[in-house]
Amino acid sequence: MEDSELLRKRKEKIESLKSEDIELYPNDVWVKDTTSSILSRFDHMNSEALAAIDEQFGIAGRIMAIRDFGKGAFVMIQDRGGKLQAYIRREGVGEQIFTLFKKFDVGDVMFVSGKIFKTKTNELTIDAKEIKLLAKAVRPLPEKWHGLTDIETRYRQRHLDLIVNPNIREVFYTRSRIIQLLRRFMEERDFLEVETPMMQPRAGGAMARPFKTYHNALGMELYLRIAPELYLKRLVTGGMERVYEINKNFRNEGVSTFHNPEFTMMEFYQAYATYEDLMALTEEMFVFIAREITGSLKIQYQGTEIDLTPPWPRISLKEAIIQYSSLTADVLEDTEKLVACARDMGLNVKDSESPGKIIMSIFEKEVEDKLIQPIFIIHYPVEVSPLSRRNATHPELTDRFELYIYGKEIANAFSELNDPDDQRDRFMMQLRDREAGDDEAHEMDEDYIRTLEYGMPPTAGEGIGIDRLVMLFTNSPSIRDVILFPLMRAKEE
RNA sequence: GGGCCGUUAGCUCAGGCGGUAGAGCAGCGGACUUUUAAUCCGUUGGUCACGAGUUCGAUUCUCGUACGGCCCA
Repeated sequence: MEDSELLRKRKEKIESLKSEDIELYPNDVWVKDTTSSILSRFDHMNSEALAAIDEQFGIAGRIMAIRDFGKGAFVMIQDRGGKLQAYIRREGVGEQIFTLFKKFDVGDVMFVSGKIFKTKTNELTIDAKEIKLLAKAVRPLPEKWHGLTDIETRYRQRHLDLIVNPNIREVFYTRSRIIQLLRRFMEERDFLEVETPMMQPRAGGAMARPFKTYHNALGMELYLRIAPELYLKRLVTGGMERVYEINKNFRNEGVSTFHNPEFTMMEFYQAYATYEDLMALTEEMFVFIAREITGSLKIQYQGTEIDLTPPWPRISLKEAIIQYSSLTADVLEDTEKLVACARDMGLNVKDSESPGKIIMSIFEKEVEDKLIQPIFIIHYPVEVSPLSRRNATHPELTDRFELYIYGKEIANAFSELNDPDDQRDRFMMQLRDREAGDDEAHEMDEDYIRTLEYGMPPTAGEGIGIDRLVMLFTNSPSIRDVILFPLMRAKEE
């Protein structure tokens, strides 16, 4: 594409700087201070106190604004911690440097050092003695007042979003802190962080369509993982009794405000624990994060107050349906009535569909959205839980829970199935579903069954969707607001 | 995959019942040594997403395509 006039002018300016032997991209700079460190130390002081400080401060960052007065100018410098103003005067930096400064633009990266003072309007400012151009911007920044609001440009050119929308940066700082807190929480409980394969010969551990890829040298088809589950349980079998992994999963499905094809999960496994232990652990974890991030157990999400104060209710899937939909208990126990009801609701139910799957569909359609406050839904049907341990008194159900907040699944956990024979039966059941056309059904994994045949300790495991967790704690309406580079269609330039 | 909406200057947005488009900011020129979206004077900048159709004439109307957003499955 042809350059805009603006871009042409900027390039002409750059050529003229080059012809004067001005280095546009030097790297010999020593930055001693940050805007935030200077502000936190001195912002509370008055002019007299500041006048007594005989110290030079040096910051580097991007020029966000220039207010030019001819023989002096105020320049707003933004670095990783915030913004600080510098006052650049002809008398301060000298005639020659000042002339050079006149060719600086908003968007350039520069260095400033000098003493600090407060202006008439009481703003802490560096009185520039030395300045240096560190990186010349060829392209202009988006507008200073409205910033960048075009959603597509924000995601495709995230650097611009981060430069001009400080609240976006805040979201990702919070994301990083949440992940740090999770690591601390797990470490304090003696969990070991591990990494398991992203590329797997069979995509197991969840019910989802995988992405396929190919290894040339081995001549082998591989799948991007949909979950680390089966590998983590191999580790538990191997004696790593408490393990966790925070990493990406990839699921070949649509994109929405709550789904990105690659997303971050924390999965963890604890030997000699049950799903009930994990419910307690999950409550503790959320309380810990809430206290550290917001200082309160009540958080605001999209105008709704979410109260994280434990204990959170624990109700079975069937109870939830009875409570939140028009269905009654007798319908849930009668397959014929169940099919009729589901069809009345507009659900596409095949004649061969198992009751457990139908119940699950009804739950998703009628109940999920209504689960605003934190709640554990427990006892999922065995047909939709191929890796979960059967409930001792109701073998058609499993010792499994999902945590719902604001109508969304945030965590999924269960006591692990460690009986290899039952596991084989479950895989066979999934194979039948697959043959009946369900391409999200779990695959047979003989190697995993063999692992179980060595004896896996009784274990409970859980997966927590980190992106959704971060959405909750940053009050973000879309998953794309908490993923730095969400998946976008390729666009020709 | 379906429905609805959007795409106009570098950015944020107006506008047009069909006759080649405006503002603010940014830019450029000028004034100004304590500004806070600095101010004041002057000024440049457009394939109106892309392609086709209707028309004497389309940025505007129609259809299609691309990309994005929201809702639904």
